[in-house]
Amino acid sequence: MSNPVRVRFAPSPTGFLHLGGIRSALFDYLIAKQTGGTFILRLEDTDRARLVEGAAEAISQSLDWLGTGPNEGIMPDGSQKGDYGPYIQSERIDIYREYADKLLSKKALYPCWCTPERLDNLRKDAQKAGVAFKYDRHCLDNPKTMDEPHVLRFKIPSEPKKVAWHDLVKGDVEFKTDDLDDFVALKTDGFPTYHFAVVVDDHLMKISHVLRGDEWIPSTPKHILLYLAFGWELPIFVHLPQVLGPDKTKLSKRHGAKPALEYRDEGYLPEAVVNFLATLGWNDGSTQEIYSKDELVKAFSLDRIQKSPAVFDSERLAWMNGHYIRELTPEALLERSKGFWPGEAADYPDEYRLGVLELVQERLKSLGELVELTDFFFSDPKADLSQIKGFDPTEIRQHLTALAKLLAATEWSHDGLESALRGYVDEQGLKTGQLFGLVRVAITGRTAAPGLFETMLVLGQETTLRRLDLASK
RNA sequence: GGUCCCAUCGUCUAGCGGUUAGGACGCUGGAUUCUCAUUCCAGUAACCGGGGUUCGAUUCCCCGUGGGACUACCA
Repeated sequence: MSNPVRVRFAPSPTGFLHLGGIRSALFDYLIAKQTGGTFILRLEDTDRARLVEGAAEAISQSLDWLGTGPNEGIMPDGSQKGDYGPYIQSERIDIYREYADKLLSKKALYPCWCTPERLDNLRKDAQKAGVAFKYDRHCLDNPKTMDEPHVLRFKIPSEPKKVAWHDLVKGDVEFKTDDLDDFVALKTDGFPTYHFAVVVDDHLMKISHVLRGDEWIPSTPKHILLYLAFGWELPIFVHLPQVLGPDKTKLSKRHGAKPALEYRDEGYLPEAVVNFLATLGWNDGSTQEIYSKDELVKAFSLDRIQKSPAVFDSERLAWMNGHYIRELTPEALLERSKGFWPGEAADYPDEYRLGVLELVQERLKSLGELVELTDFFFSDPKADLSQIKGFDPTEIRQHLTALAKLLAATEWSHDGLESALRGYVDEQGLKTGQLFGLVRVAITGRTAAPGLFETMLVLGQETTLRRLDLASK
């Protein structure tokens, strides 16, 4: 694929974007970037009843966070860029009206005054009869006056008998025109439906490839018929397989799907999310698992997108995020970790935090775990010594007191600490793991923590001795 | 119910007529080790079923079965 594509991501601002939506946008971004093409962000806000305040901003922010934003249409700052705007559908109603009139005069569209009640009854009848609902064209034969509120329906033509297209991922798909319903193109309120707006916009904006979820396959024949009615050239359709939740149904809010920005707030790295999403439903045929964004731009191809749906595996995302965290230099990690530290960390210098990071970096699966993993570096823990096995309380106190004395006179270096502690173990005839475990709980408050000597070095002599002392009381 | 889409380990996937069906996540075991984690080894586990086509089907075709989507004056 070398011709520059023009693709678009066209969410409706009715809520947050989850990872499934983000993946569609990512595919848009990748193919546009690869071909030197254009990635347009358009807002489909024709359903004014479902608009959600701030949703548009959240969508832009999500893409911006991942560094996979558009280069035309709605830009991150909310401005619009490009020659085919406006890119917000509610600002284009005159355009839709104009094109609807064209079809109206061609009799491809016809007015309908039917009430919701009548339509409901029709549907029930169809349900009862076990057939697909199709509008009965009552208003075509019984017209009222155009002054009365009405919608404009698309008259499904009797020819062609079949509507077929070659989908770039699904292959040949075919529908019988007979099964299609005279769908509404223009609503009573003058706004277009999705079907009408998407066709008009995609054509006017010179979209070459329509990437969208495969839940749109059933409405694609309607769109094609609309293109035909206008006499317009068809874009290439690329229907993306669904991203499924753990329950194997379409990823949705009410099935554990989180807003994309929540992953940011939990400390997922954009490069991990991008890598994970790109390889969910796409692969280049190799066994490569880790891809930088540049590698993805080079390797990506629409024809290797999977036909079958993919279950979103958060374990895999977590693994990948951990991988990317480990790949960061400590300095870069420090930079990225802003806002994820325990509150008390604010009182400590970068130098100190860098030391802490070096110890926990390989343990982090997300930056959000920083608080849990590092709080004892910034405030004295409550050491519950009852969890120590193999010592009775008196012994514990004796050991801690002796160690405090010993370490007060120890050179504060890795080797110094090691020889002091190991020497103590030998001298007392103890087991290494046993004694180290005791000290670990005393100074970190937990049984699982970074290496003992490394931890003590970061903590410093004063703090270490204080905690030993505290624990022995 | 109708229409359409899909079908390889639990999950993400490789495979494009002949392979010991490969990799990754997860899980299990081991090595390293002061715990945890990292790292490195090893193991576990799959072609939905039935018919064709073919010398030969995971692969091509058909039929089932299963899952999913759509079926609004929502997108």
